[in-house]
Amino acid sequence: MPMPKLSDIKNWSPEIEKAITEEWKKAEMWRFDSKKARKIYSIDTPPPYVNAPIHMGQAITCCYMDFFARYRRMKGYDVLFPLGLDRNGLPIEVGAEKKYNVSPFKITREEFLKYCEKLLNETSMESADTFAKLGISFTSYKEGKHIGAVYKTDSPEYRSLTQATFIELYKKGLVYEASRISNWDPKLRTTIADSEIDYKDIESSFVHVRWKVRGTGEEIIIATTRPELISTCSAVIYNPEDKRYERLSGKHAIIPLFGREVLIMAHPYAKIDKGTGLVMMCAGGDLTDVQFHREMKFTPIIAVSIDGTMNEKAGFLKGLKVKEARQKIIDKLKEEGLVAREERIIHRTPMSERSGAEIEFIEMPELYLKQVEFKDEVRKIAGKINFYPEESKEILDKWIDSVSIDWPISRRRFYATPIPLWISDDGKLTAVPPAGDYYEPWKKGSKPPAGSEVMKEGKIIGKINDKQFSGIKWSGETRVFDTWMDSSISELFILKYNENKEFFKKAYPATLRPQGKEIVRTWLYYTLLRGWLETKKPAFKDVWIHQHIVDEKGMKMSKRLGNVVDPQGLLREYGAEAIRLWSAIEGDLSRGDLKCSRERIKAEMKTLNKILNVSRFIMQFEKSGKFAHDNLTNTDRLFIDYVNELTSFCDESYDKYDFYNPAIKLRNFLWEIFASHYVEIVKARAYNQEGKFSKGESESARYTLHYLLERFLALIYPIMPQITTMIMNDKGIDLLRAEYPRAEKMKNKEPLKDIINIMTFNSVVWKKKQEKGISLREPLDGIEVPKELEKYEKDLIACHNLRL
RNA sequence: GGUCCCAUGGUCCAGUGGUUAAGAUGUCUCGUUUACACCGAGAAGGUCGGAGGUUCGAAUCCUCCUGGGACCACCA
Repeated sequence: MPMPKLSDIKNWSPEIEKAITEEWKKAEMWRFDSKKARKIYSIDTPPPYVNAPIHMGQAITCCYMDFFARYRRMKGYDVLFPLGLDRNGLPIEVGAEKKYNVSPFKITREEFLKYCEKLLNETSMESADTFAKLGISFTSYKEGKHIGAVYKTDSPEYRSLTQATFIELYKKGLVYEASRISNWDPKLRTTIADSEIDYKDIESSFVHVRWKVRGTGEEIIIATTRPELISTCSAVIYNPEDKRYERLSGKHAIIPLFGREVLIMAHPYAKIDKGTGLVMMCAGGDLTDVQFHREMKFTPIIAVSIDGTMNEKAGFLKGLKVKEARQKIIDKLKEEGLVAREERIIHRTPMSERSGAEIEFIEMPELYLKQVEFKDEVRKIAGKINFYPEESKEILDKWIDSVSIDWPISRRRFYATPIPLWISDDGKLTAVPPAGDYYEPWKKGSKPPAGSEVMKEGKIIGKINDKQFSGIKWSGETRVFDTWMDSSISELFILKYNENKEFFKKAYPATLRPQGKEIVRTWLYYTLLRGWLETKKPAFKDVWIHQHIVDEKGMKMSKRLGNVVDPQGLLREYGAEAIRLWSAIEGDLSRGDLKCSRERIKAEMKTLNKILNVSRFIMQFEKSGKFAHDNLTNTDRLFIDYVNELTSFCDESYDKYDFYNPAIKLRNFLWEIFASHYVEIVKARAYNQEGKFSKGESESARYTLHYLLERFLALIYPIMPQITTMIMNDKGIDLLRAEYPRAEKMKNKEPLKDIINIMTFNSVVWKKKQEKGISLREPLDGIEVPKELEKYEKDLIACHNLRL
C-alpha cells in the first residue's frame, strides 16, 4: 500500500495508520549494518513475555524507547534497537498446564516441554504485531542471524550463551552448592515459586504448651501454631528487651513428650507481645526459623519428608500427614495436661495456588553464584553509569547494600535453560562441558560430551576421557536456571558476545538500558553483576528508569482488580499517533506514574487534525526558494527565531531522555503560536489578493509558513512518526532518514517576548470586534498598534483591517 | 514491619523561598472569520492532602499524620 496523501484524507484515523505501519513492518528499513556503523547507539529493550497480550505499560514504555531510537537516528547514530521475546519460565508452564489440561508431574518431561512449545507457537508473534501497529522502529521484525534480529530467550542460541557464561563462572569456582529453603508443595511433590503461593487467612490453633526448665523445674509456657514440629526444636528464645525471661538465659528447657533439652537464649526474632514472648525455634516452621539456624550454625532437624508426612524425627507422629500430626500431638499434649490454653487465631498461611495444599518449607541443595564478595565492584561500576532520572540510582544502591546472601541460581522447573553439568554416581565429581553448544543433560541417556572437564570441590582435576574417570557413570543435571540467569545477559546477547568479537568490542558497553523501577533489584542489578563478571566494565552507558502506567484512579493495573486497559482497543479506536502523543504530553514517565485516561487520549486526536489542517492550508502555497534570514520580514524572522530556539531546547531535552517538556512546548507552539497567531497574521500577506504587499513580502510569508511547518514536523517526528512522515512525504522530504534540524543563529534574543505581545494585542482586537458585534474582517477604527510592536505594524494592520 | 517515591481547580500537569499559582483537558456562555465545529472568543472553577515548625516571607525547607504506589521482609 502506498503512503496516504494529505489531499486524500479529511481526518486522521487508525485506518490511515494501518497502511503506514504495515508498510514499515515489511520494509525492514532500520536494519543495522555492523560494518558501516560508526556511532553505535544500542538499546537493551526489555523482552515482553509472549504468553500474555501486550499490556498498556509495555505499550507506552515501548513508545518512549521508540522516541529515543528515532531521535538518535536523526542525530546520526546507527541505532541497534532489537525486539526480544521472553519465552522462558513459569508462566509458560502454567499456561500450558491450563490450556491443555496437563501436569508436568503426570507426563514425561519431554512431553510437557512439547506442550510448552505448542503454546508458544500459537501465541508468539502477536506481541510483535502490536508493536508494529504502535509504529515502533525495531531494527528488525524478522528472526535470523543478523544483528538486531528478533530474538527469543528460549532459542538454543540464547540458552547456549546462558550456559557458556555459566560454564566459565563454574570453572572459576564462583558457583557452589548449598542448602536452600524451598516452598514445597506436598501434594504436587514439587518446589513451587514464590509467585505461585497464595496467602490465605486461615483459622488455626495457637497452642500454649507447658514446658519445664531443667534443674529448677520451673514451668514456662510457649505458644505455637506448629506443635507437630516440637521435636525438631533447637532453641527457645525471648526478646533481649524482655525483662520477664532474663533470668532464664543460658538455662535449658525440656521438650515436652520428647524430653530433649534445648538452650534458652535472647534473640531479637522474638517479639515481646506475641504469644507468651517465648518462641520455640524449629526447622522448617517458616523462613525465619531457617535464617535463625543459619545464623546460629545449628543443624536443622527436618521432621517433614518430601511427601508431606512426618518422618522418624517426629517420633510417634511418624507416617502421619502434617495436619493429622498436628491434631494428634495436640490431643496427646492435652491428655498429659501439657496444654495451658488453646487459642483460635487467624493465621496467614501459605497455600499452593494450584493444589491448594499448605506449603512446607524444606531445605534442598541448590547452586549459588557468588555475589556478596563483588558488592563493592558492582557499586563502583554503577557509579560510572548515567541514571535518568538521577534519583533512581538510589533504588539500586539500596539494594546492593542489602544483598547479604549469594544468588541461588538453580530451580527445579522445566521450561527454562538446563544447567549444563553431569554428576558422577558418587556425587563427588562434576563434568563440565566446553562452552558454546546447547546442552540438555536431563535427557535420557545424555553423556558428558568429549572435551568436558572434570571438577572436584571447585577445582579442575582432569578431562572426561582420562583413564581415571573411565569407569564412572555420569548422570545429567535435572535442574534448570533461574530465568534471571538468562535475562541478565541480554545486553551481551544483543551485542553478539562470544559470537562476533570484533563487533562486541566496538559496541560494548550497551548505550541504554530502559526498564521499570520494580525490576531494578533483579534485571538491572543482575545484569551489572554478570556484565562485570564477564567484562569488568559497566554494562551500560545510560540507564533510564520508568514508573508505571496506572488506571484512572491511580491504582496499579492488575487482572485481579479488573482495571486493565487493553492497548489493542485503544489502538483500534484512537490509533498509535494519539496514544504516543498522549504518553508524551501526559507527564514524564521517569518521574511519576501515568494515569491512563481514554478521554485524554481521545482529546489528542484533535491535535492530529489540527496538524492536518494547518498543513493543508500551507500546502496551497508554493514554497518559494531560499530566503536569507536578513531578507525576511520582521514578523517572519521573529517566528523563525522562536522555532530555532525550540530546536535547541528539544535537542537538549531529548538528549537527556526528556520528551515531556518538548512535547508540551511543541504542542503549545502548534496551537497557540503557529496556528492561532502566526497563520492569522500572515494570511493576508500570503494570499496578497489585494496587492497590499510587495512580491517579496508575500513570498517571505509563504517561505516562512513552510519553514515553520517543516521544522515543527521534524521536531515532533520522534513522538509522532506517522503523521509527520506522511505530510513531509507530500512535500517531497523523507523524514524517516532526515537529520535533526540544525538550530540557526537568532536575530531576536528573546523571540517569545515579542510573540506574547503580539498575541496579547491580537486578543484585544478580537475581543473588541466581538463586543462591537462586527465580523473579524470588517475594518476597525481607533486602535493603534503599540510602540513595541512597530516592527510588525504592517502585518497587524492588514490582519485586523485597522483603519488609522 | 523496613526502605523509597508521589499528593497543586472535575481530570492531567508546571511551578524547588519573593507581588494576583502558569497551562492543558473537561464544563458553561457567546460567535461563525477564503486550513480546521476535532473551530474561534470569553467565563466559572484552587483554604496547593492535613497539622505543626523554620523564615520578614512557604505550594516550595523541616517534623508528624493521612491517602496512593514500588520493592523487600514477616506474621512463633
